[in-house]
Amino acid sequence: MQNSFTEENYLKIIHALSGRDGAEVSTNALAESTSTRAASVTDMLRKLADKGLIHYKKYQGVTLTESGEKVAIKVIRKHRLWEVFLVEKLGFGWDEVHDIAEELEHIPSEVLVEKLDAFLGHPKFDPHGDPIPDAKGNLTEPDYLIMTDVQVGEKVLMMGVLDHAPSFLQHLDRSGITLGAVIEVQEINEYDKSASVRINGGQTLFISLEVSKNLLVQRR
Amino acid sequence: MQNSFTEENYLKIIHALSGRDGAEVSTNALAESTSTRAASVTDMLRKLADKGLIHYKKYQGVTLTESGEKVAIKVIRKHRLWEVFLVEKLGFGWDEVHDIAEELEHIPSEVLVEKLDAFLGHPKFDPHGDPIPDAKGNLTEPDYLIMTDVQVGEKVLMMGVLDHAPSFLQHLDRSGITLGAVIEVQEINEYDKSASVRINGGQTLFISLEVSKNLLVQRR
DNA sequence: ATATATTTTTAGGTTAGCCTAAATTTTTTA
DNA sequence: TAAAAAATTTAGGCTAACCTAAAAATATAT
Repeated sequence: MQNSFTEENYLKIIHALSGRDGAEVSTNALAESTSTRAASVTDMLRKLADKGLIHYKKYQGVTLTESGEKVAIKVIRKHRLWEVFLVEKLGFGWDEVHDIAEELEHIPSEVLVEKLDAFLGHPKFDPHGDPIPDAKGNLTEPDYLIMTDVQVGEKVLMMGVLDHAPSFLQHLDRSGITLGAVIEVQEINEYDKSASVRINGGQTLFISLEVSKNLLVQRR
Repeated sequence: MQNSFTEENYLKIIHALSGRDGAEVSTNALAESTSTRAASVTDMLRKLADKGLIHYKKYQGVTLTESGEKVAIKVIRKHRLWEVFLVEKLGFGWDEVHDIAEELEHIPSEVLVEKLDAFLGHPKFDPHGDPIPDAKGNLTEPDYLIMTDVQVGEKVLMMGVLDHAPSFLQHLDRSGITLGAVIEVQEINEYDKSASVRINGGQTLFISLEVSKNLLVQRR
């Protein structure tokens, strides 16, 4: 049978909160992420468990079953492909696409997704650097560093963000920190861990620890 | 406030059934078109009337208010633009896009529609020849002829279809009758009104009255 | 014009997804 | 380890959008 919009959202969120290690997700965490109350989450968990989409034992938190994982990854694939479409084809900024993709990701047509994927040239990453699962449901998380792990003197490539909030993305835009930018750490302030960095061999600017914590980078 | 998916569908269907003259639409007609029961329609009509989207007097049928008309036309605009996208950009056939567009038409973002429209080059017609309302909500129905009104010897341009059923559209594909095709009526059978026509000055074929009734054409 | 048929509405019910308040279980702390 | 705190579930309700069955209004036919 078909899963509802709401069910798909739960699965997607469980996937995200569960992390790469497939850890148990708590009822309260889900209530927070879905902007509902814990009691509502419990209702939905019972339903998802009945459908075989999650492993659920009362009071023990949940994890996705294999079939739940499949559904979640399909939704993530659609979300990220639509984000590429919105940015690459329609000219949206990377800070504007999340809410729209949140709707588009639930449009149910396998062939639509595959044609969209082909139209976009089978992209591997979305506009925020997140990897796009392939048609078979394989999702490989690249192992990027977090900017806070970069030492003074190192040159790294900006590969993605952990925070997708429009305000954060707009801040990066204003700083010239875009995907693919070369970031060279010139100095790290001992007191507040803010850093002085050089972007693409040009402008030097300061980034706070808060910003560093949300930047994914790669050594070259 | 926002209108629901279901409300938008009712408004769109009322618009369609109401026709160019804005005639009253009956409860039963709506039940038929929405695949629900008359009692369910009555519920929804009361709701739409409360929201000021339709004129509704019990037992009298309904018409759209100005604000209901606006909503309906926005939905139609989105539906038709997405159909253009699906056919022109993703390579779907004109017989495959209706159901998908039926979902996409309810994605709520003004800026998305306008960017999509620009991306598509501000098309005036969808893949079935239906006119696309402009951003201001102006929808001008071109006054095409129905194929049954064409006389022997006349040459007309194929401009649209009345029936959007996949089976009908596939039949036209097999016959080589596409939008823009030149159709010359060579003979009309007195008995069953079937016609012998020549397509684009080439192949001659027979079309039944049933087909003729669903073809929109224009004298050149 | 009255009886019959048709259409529409009302009444009362269902399900999905949410809610609050109260009860229960688990976790933490002293 | 017992009491307090936190997390979770249960119980009972709500709304949107549907349903069936029955009642009421309108239209049709004799």
